[in-house]
Amino acid sequence: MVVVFYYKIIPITSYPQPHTSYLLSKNKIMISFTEENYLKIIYKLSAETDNEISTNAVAELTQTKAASVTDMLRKLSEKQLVSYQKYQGVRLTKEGQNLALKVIRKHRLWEVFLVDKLGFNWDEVHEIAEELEHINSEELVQRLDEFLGFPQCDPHGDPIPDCNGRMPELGYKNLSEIEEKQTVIMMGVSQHSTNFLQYLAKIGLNLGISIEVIEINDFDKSLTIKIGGNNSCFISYEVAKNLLVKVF
Amino acid sequence: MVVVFYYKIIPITSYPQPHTSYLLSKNKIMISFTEENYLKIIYKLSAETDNEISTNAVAELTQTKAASVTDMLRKLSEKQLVSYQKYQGVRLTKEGQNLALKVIRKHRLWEVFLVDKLGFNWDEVHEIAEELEHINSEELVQRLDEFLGFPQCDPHGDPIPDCNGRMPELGYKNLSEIEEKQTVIMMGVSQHSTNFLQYLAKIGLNLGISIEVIEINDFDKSLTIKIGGNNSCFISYEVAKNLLVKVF
DNA sequence: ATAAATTTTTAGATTAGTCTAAAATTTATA
DNA sequence: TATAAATTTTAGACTAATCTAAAAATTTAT
Repeated sequence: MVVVFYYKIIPITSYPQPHTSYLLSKNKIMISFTEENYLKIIYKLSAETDNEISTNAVAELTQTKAASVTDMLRKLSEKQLVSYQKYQGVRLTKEGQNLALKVIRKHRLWEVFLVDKLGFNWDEVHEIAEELEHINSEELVQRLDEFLGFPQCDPHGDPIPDCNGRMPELGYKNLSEIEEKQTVIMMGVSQHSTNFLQYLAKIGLNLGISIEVIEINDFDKSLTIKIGGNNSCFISYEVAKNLLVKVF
Repeated sequence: MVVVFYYKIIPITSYPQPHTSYLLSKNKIMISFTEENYLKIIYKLSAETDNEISTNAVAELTQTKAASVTDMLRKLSEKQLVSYQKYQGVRLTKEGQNLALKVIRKHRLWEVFLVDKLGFNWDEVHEIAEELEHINSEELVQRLDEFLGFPQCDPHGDPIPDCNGRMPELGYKNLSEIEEKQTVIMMGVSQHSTNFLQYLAKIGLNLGISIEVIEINDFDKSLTIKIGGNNSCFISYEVAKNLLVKVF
């Protein structure tokens, strides 16, 4: 609960936790914005490996120092949101994973809102969604989801978990896996840097456009593609690897 | 700037300020959620008087202790957002007032969004808007305003400051000032407790409905009114004082 | 198998925002 | 106008989240 003003008087910050959210099943544990961010980052790192996540990996993504991460991991461990043993890395518990998925769900729903309803470009919405994802109201999320027409994925093609934390199976492939002469539909990206998104905009690679793989270069796996049936274009393997496409 | 994740790597919390916002004209001062709340509360108290606002008054609305308020006032004073001399109360500076108005603008716009677009009732939106009001993006506020059709007032009839902090002059009166036999339109409330709003809902006093003042009781100033041309209803002076109406 | 390098943790410090209890100031009252 | 009451401030403490520097543990390399 944050804040005060007007109708109902609530502490400005619910000392000692300044910005909180969430009730966990039984224990009514509050978790802070910062804790939510750690959970989200551990979730993301876990998606890429089956091993425990290292302190340094978390520190890099959170842009904090390893010492700070250690402190936080101990705290999250006490709250049973992660399983952690010192020097052995960290892993989300079921409960921690649920919370991470709720944050990701909110992030992606708000991104859809910003693009579909407010007309932002897909490369402009991430930072705002980083703030909106911490707004704490189950009712709000449900109504937003409905208002947006229960979207399956965000403007970058990332799947949106449903209210039970289930990720829809979208079955997208990377463009790098597609064979010569095949035509596919551009559905998203697996790398979200503003640079990359702006490069895609420049060469006309918009969401929903068709891509025909004209030729694959044996030497460096780079591709010649035709975008939207019109202009041909040359892209590197590195780029192709980060494009999500739908095959018919 | 809050947070991290995905596209762009930013410190989880921009230590030492956990949740911040706003650039001031020259100095690039960051202000925290908490500071925004203090400004908002001082603004609200200032609207009711021309005198300096007392430490205790602020403490009551923020639900903190006077000692905490004193600390915060000194801090806001250093940032030149309030003028404050100890034992003499506090007053917003022009800059402090601008910031307060920005927060109020966001609060009220989000309330419109929640009611008009997501279908919430007017008695359900305050707490959520308390969180949303701190989301920090000028661009977002402008687009939201446009998306909502540049509303003049929020679901409770409170005027929404424009992007320059100007409050629209709505010219509403309190129902208690209306004379017998006159018919007016219900436009809002000046008291926002959930209790009060739910009472209004129960007797059918919805926004936009017509109210005819049938009779005013000399003794206690209570009124008999006709709501929406149908059912007659008896309300106290206390209630009438808190209803905002439009006269033709 | 041991030494070196790397990673992680601990120890001690800092800031924002809060608290309580005591001291200082202002306001009200007799 | 002197004193009592109320208000406000100061002093000292606490928590969450971070930091740096040093110590400990693990991993890698010789």
